[in-house]
Amino acid sequence: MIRAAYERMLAEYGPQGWWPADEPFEIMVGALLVQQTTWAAAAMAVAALKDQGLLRCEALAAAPLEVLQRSIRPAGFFRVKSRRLNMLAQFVAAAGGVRALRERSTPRLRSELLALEGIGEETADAILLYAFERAVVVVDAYSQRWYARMRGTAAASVLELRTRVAGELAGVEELNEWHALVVEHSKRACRKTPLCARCCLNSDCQRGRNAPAP
DNA sequence: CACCAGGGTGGTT
DNA sequence: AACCACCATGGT
Repeated sequence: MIRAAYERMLAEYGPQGWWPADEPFEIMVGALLVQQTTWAAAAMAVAALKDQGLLRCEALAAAPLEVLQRSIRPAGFFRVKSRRLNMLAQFVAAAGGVRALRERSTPRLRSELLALEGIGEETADAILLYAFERAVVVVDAYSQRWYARMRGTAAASVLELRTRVAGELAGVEELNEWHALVVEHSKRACRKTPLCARCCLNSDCQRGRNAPAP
């Protein structure tokens, strides 16, 4: 069921090619900045940081909050995000850089990321998947609605959805595309009506893509 | 004008 | 465990 919908989204939208960045640390920074904002806004903030030479963890860790805030303002929440970026960079620098982090086990890395302020489950898993290429299922609010609508039931728990996805999709490549495709699909689907004509890609759904909206 | 975007945190019931 | 206000800018 999940795999069928995945294949359909892939056929319809094409490979998304996440994450758009030059290096892992840039992905970590972007993952924090994109929280509760658009990628377009986050990308501007990332580019501004890059222009200032702040995409190296030592530089970012030492940068004054005011400098960071000026760069990341378009991404919103610039006061909290500047502090959190600073701490994230301090963590990476203290660990000996991304190269050293890459040696860590996925469970350890995950718990260390979760211990940082401003990094919850979704951001931690996104970093693990996209920056460290670990086969992790990234569950967000979109995918929970996506799954609920597909089955026509109430929202599933994060754990259940994670288990389901892991049972039907495998490997970094597919899990990478799955999360990206769900986000892309959600941009096109109507959020206001629980089941409109474009919310469900499952062929079994009574209100399929070509059905009239309720 | 209202609503929301590739969330997280802290507080209240 | 489920809800809430808050964080803040920019686009529709």
